[in-house]
Amino acid sequence: MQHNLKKINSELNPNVSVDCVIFGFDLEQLTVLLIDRGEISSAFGPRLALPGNLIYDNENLDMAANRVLAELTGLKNIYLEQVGAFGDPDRIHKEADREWLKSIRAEPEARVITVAYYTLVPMSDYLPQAASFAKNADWVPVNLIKELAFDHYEILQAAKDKLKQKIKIQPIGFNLLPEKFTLSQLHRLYESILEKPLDKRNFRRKIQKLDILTSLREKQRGVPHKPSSLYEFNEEKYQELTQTGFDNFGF
Amino acid sequence: MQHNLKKINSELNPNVSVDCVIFGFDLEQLTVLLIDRGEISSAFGPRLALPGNLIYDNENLDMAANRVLAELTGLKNIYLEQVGAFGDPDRIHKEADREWLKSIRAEPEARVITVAYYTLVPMSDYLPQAASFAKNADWVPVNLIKELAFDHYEILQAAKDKLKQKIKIQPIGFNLLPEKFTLSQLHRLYESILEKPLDKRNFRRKIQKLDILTSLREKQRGVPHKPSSLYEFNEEKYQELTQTGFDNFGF
DNA sequence: TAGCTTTGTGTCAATTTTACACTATCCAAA
DNA sequence: TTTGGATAGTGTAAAATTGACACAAAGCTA
Repeated sequence: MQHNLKKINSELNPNVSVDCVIFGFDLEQLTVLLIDRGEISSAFGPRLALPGNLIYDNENLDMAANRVLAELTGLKNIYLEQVGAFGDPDRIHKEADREWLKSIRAEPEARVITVAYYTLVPMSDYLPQAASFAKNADWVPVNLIKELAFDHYEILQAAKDKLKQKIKIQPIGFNLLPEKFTLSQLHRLYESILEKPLDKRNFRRKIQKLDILTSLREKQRGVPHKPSSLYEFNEEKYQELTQTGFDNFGF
Repeated sequence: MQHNLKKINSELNPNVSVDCVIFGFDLEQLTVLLIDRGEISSAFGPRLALPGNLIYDNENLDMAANRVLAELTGLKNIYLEQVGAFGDPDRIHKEADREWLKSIRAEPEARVITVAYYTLVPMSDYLPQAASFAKNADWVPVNLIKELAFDHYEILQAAKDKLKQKIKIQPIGFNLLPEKFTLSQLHRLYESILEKPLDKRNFRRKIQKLDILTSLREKQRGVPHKPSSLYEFNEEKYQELTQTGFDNFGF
């Protein structure tokens, strides 16, 4: 058993890890998928962390990110984009982090640099299922996050910045919404990502001009106000658009 | 001696390296700073490589990139921006690369992931001085580069892409030019980075509107055509601009 | 002095951006 | 059933930006 553990760990590269910033949107605000490290770390500091772990020696980084994400949260087959590498030698030296690492790693003191990834998923499609050393896995509104394990807070900020940039170049926001959505929801989404208000009429005009939304003959039901009509995202047109290239998107 | 070597190498992290993509501009085309690995590798493949090497265990990534760059080329105190991490397990397994690694590394077969950085410098201000395992260090026009060591060609392409993006958001191109330059030179620079022609009048209009150029009362001398007037880059206004933020730059 | 080369300049039409306010529709509570 | 509260949905005009386009001026050389 001890032997077995060692064998597995010997295939892990003790110096390189991956972390995943998975963004969701609860139709009100931007959220991110975090794992709970449990009580060991809570005595000293934050329990919450980005899902992440060491890579295997024979595994490329993208595959590692996908594997780790699946192992810790159950989310599978997700396209992840790189945020960058984070490698401060002190990034694992906070007390809560050291205690926790002792409980899960063969070489808890090893220098680790981590490669961060991010992506956007429709929350409703993915119900996180914690496993491995994650005691729990859940969506947390980005605005409520004040501290995280290691340098994960910093990584989260970097991922947010990437997202802000990206959404000005590509209409990726749709990845965050359920299949049917309203223009107001999309509007709110853009405002949460960009962290600034956008004029309603101008927003709608600009989005509609992209011609990637299909208006459904269907309206919201049961809302205590004028019901909004529902739209679908038109993947075909979107693909077409990415081919043609669009320089001119953004707010 | 053997012992000594081992001691130094034991501080190196065998699994993580940094590579630097240093862009220059020879007033005609975009260039990049490469090192020559010498004859050992040339029997099997390309001699040229990006300057790069393993990091020390107690060193953060940015510092490592600066140190390695200085050690191999003599360039010091340069602000580097991250391109990303490259970690294909096979990235060091081409024959020419393996032979070469055997001659410079204690653990030539170790899995290495590399973190790439890039920046722009005025070529005239930095005369590369090869040292360490670099037999030579010199500027090479980007267009002439067909293959490089390891996955460096791929890294170069990624850096070019970052540069293309970045120059649409910030007027960083000035970093590549000598203190005094002409608008035509700037124009040519933008065309080489973006790899597409830009209308002369529209380009000049757009640049001038930024109001970060100081027109010098001075003209080119000795050119066999109408001499162009010289400009200086106005750092103060540039700083002011980055504060205010400019969404609206790009071609 | 004729010819070659590169600089430097303006306008117009089309498109895009920005700012801005009121009616329509649904639910709930009185 | 009426009223109030909430959000959806819609148009326009002025200003700014973009894109396309051609020719005279200035220096060097032969």
